[in-house]
Parts: sequence; structure tokens; C-alpha cells
Amino acid sequence: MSTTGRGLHGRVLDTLGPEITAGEYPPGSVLRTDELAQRFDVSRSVMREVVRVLESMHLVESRRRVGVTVLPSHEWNVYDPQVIRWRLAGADRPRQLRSLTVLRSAIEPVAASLAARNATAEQCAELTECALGMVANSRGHKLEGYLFHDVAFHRVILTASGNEMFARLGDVVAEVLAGRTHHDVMFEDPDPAAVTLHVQLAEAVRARDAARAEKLTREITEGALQELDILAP
Amino acid sequence: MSTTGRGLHGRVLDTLGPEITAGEYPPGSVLRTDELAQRFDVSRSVMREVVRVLESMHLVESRRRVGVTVLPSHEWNVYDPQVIRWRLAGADRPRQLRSLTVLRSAIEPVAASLAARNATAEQCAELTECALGMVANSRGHKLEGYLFHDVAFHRVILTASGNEMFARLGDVVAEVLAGRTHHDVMFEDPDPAAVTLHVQLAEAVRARDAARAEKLTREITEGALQELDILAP
DNA sequence: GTGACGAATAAATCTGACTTTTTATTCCTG
DNA sequence: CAGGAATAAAAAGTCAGATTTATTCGTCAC
Repeated sequence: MSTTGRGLHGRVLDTLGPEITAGEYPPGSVLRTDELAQRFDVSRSVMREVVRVLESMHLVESRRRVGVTVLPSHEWNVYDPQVIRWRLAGADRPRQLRSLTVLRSAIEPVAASLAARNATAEQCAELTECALGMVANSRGHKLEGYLFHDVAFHRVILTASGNEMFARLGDVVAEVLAGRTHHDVMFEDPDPAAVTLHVQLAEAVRARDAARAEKLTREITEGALQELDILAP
Repeated sequence: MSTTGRGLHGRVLDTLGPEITAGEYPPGSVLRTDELAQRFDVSRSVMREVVRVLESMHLVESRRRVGVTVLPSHEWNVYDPQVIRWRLAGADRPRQLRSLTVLRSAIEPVAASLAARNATAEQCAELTECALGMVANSRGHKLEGYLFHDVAFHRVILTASGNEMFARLGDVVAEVLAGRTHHDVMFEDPDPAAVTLHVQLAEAVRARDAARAEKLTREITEGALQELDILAP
């Protein structure tokens, strides 16, 4: 599941990254590569590679004579999947989940509308298959099976939109849905209304009905917002 | 304007990154660290740092014994501001601009709706100030002045939404607007209708009229889509 | 033809020395 | 005492060489 797992530098990153995104070092804190290298028992070269990556994520800034300065959170590359994962694993997970759900509510309706125009026959088939999988797992506490098909469904929609920016949000949606199932809400079977909406959405896309696809998706995302007690815009 | 300018490794990145995002190395191409270090006349350490950063952007994958493999474009972190800038500077700039404009059309209406609820008095003031600036620069080929206020306007909206994911798209919107002014369309003064919409949007936000703010923004982004000959969803 | 073993190879890592830049301090001068 | 220039120090930046490790590919036996 972890992306950077391999390599010495990846292991250091998996420790230091979450620490920073968790806010353990307040903005403006100064870290020194030498100390960090000593702490993690790696060479300075490896530590410098780690710092470079953190720098490319705008989590820190490295300046000569000063050290490695932690940047305020509004500078962070919050779209970096790695950063998203680190933050979802940390303390402000609820806040993060809300932000991402609002993002979904903006993106997915438009993506669905585009998918209704651009989806291939194969993608339409995948969509109905996923919807059927959701139906099949919607009762009897088969949450994992339901999640699997739910994630696949939304991934197909985003990909079928034909917009690469949308397509790349597949991982984000997957994280949000997984988070919802595993931690926050949904102790029992999913809302039957939501399942129905997915089935209808698959139909709408197959029928090339962009307006209907958009409207149905809006209902789905509004449901997601309500689950988190967010007022629908 | 460049972010990575400082340091030897930054200069190498500014050459190699654009080359990769421009598709000069087809997916699956293998680069070797040693050769690259030789080519750029830097040490392997520097080259390794560069490769690590490219790897964190999912532009390449580094595996032992194999080398540095270029990944297909659907793997890239297309939300990384650096990657966006590289791609906008490259050959498929038009395609990139379209993707980003569609993204804007999804995000900004929702952001405006939220801004109408959450904007502070100060942000409302900034908004009207920007709108006035746009009006003042809307005639007489004062394109740079117009662009400046246009960018500031949309930045305030995104920030005032209170959603950090939206706020971080300020740079993207800035790039898109700048690209439109400097290269593609808009040879003469901006559309007066667009200017009016911005003024009205500032008013709507100040009046806390979320629905109106959303609708007005939708009209603005639809205009942007039409300029690029994209059918409005 | 399949499987296992081993050698070659290229990246990954470590080490330690040297360089450069930036900041702070000191000291000289007005 | 104040201002500014020279100086020192600190930390990142750079480099080259030695070592380690994992993967691939060829060979050989079964």
C-alpha cells in the first residue's frame, strides 16, 4: 500500500513526512540535516535526498547557514497523494476528510457529465458491473466488498471524463471512501438510496444523458457531505 | 518566478523536468544516473537528488539494476505546480490549458458559493477593489493591469472559500489566466460582459448570496470554456 | 523445458573531505 | 557612541571513491 516503502530514503520519509504534516514541528521550526541524519542513523546523502523531496512538496525550505525550515501548512502541496495520505493518517484527519469531500462535490458532478459524453462502451459496461457489485454487497455487513466496487465505480467515472486532472483524483476519492468505511461513519449497511443512485448513474451514462448524470452525482456527493454534517452548497 | 532556481540540483531539474513532461523520452525509456550526471556535468549525488524529486512527482521510477524509467503520463502528479508549469511551457500547452480550464469550471462555482458564506469583511473589500481594478483596466489595451486584478480576484475567491484544497488552486488559476493573456486568445480588450460579471460577483459575495455567486461564477467559467471552443457541460 | 545456481551489472548507500553562501560578531573608524 | 567593513563561523551544497545490495541474465543440471 505504501508507495515509497523501498529504499532507505523511503523509510526515513515515511517517518519524517507524517511528523511534519501532523504539525509536530510548528511552522518556522528549523531542522538540521546533520542532526536528522544522526537521528535516523543514515548518511547525510540519504538525508539530503529526503529533504529534497520534502522541499518539492513545499513542506520545508532548505537555506544555507540557516537549516531546513518547516513551512506553514498553507504552502504545502496538498494535492500530492503522499501528503494526502500522511495527513489522513494523522490527527487532523476529520478536517482533511471534510476538505476532500467538498472537493469531490465540486469535481464529480462535472466529471460525470463529461463521462456521459465521452465514456466508451467498455467503460459503460464496467460502470454497470460496479453498480451491480455495489447492489450485491449492500446488505449483510459486506462493507469491504461494497467499498471495493464503490471505489472502482468512481474511478471509472473520473477516468471516463477524459480529463486528466479529474482522472488523477481517483486515488483521492479512493482514500476518502476508504476512510469513511474504516473509521468515521457507516457502522452498518450503506444507505439504499445511495446504491440506487449509483445504479441510475450508470444507466444515465450509458444513455449519454449528461444532465441527468450530473444531477444524480450531485445527489450522491450531497449525501456524502451530509454524512459529515456539512451543509450542502 | 522560478521556484527551484537556487542550487545546482535546481538547474538540472529545470532542464530535465521539462524534457520529460514534454515527452522527449517515451514511457518506459531508461535513463542512467551516471550518464545524466556526466551530461549535466554534476556529481552523482546531485543527480540522485534530482531523480528523487522526479520520482516523488511520479515522473520516473528508479529501480536497482534497471535504471531510471520514465513513467507514462497518466501516472504523473499533474497537480504539482512545478509539473503544471513545465507542461504549460512545453508543446502540449493547449491541451493542458483546456484540462485546467475545465477544472476551473468545476471548482470555482462551488468555491464562490462557499466564499459568499465565509468571506470576511476584509476579503469582501479586497474583492470589490479587484473588480474595480478590472474595470479601470478593461479598455485601452491595458492587458497586464487587467490580468493582475483578474488573478487577484480569483485568488481571493478561492482563499475566502475556507477550503484549503480550493485555496491551493490559486496558482493554477493564475497560470491559466496568464497563459490566456500572453499567448492564446485575447488580442484586444477583454469582454465587457466578463468584467460586469466580476463586479456582480463581488456584490453577491458581499451580500452573502451564495446561490447568485455560484451562478455568476458559472457564467464566468463558461465564458472561459467558450474562448477555448469547449462545449459548456 | 524447467528449475536452480552464480556471475555480471548498475543503482543504492556510506564516508569524509572540500566549497560556498549566508549570517552574526567583532573591530575599526568617524 | 554609531555605523560600516572585515572576519569568523555555521550549515547546506558539492564531489569522488569505496562498498553494498538487488536484479537480471546466462548457464548448467535435472
